[in-house]
Amino acid sequence: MKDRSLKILDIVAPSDFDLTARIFSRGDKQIQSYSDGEYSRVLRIGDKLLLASVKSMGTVDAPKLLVKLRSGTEISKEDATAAKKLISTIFDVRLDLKPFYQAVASDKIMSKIVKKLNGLKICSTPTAFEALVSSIIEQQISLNVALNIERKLIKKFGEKLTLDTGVYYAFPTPEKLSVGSLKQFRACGLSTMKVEYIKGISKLLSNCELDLEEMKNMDDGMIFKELLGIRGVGIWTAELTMVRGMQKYDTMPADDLGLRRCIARYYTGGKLVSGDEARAIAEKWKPWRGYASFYLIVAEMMGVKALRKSKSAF
DNA sequence: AGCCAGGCTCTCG
DNA sequence: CGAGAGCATGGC
Repeated sequence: MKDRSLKILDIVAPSDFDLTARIFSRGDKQIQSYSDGEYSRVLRIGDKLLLASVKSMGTVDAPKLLVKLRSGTEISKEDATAAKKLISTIFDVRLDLKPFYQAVASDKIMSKIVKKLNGLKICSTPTAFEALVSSIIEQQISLNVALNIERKLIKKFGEKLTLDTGVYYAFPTPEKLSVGSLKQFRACGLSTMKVEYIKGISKLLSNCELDLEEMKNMDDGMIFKELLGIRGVGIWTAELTMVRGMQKYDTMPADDLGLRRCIARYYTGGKLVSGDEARAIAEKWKPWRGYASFYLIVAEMMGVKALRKSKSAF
């Protein structure tokens, strides 16, 4: 069968697929996108590529997903099972948000936000490698520029899947990136320094000198330390990789300018906080600091109003 | 035009 | 150690 459909039913409620996938609504159709209620991207199963399209068939309290798989070649049952696993990872269907909501119940500001964003999950990348490479690309430059560069990189180095509806690109493998030329990378808009970082990490992975998937099993502190040891990875990049690519949801990129601005908006009446001040405010979100941070960013994006400071006691 | 943007490394004192 | 330079592109 070149086409297969499957359902994902074992999803822990609450889970709002449309709210969660909205983050991809300005994405590239050939890479990863969400429009008209449908998410799609290429999945790599072994050395085979599949285009997966995902739609919600359920509700926030009774979530169900319908996944359609398409490929140029035969899709086996095993392929479908592997694809289901990847989609379940991307949307983190097994994660129970209720403990997070309970943990922030005493924080009035965060309580209001989680009520507005009930069922919102953090999307993970299928591999930690993808999160790490993306985070390096996003260092320092504005997000739009970074996303542009990332798109070019994926189209230049990512394997192509050609279907009757068009051409789609998988995220590049470490093997492919490890042998890219400086010229190819520079054409994507990367700085020479970032090229070295990305090639270096890709070589470590393709030579099996580093296993980011295995690293997920270590405790948070250990992972952080290991990531920091990699050239090109600082505190910000390590934290972002952990929360976006390793499901480490107590980790937050506290030095992140965008996050600090969100914290300022909701917690300090607009006065920009330092990374350390952000960390101090985040103490009360333990062990969900990453999730709380993500909710703040989405709340800001969606225009959730900051709570009015209560009137003075006088 | 020039500065800054969801940082990191390297160098120098 | 702490401070400063340099880096890529694009928006203002």
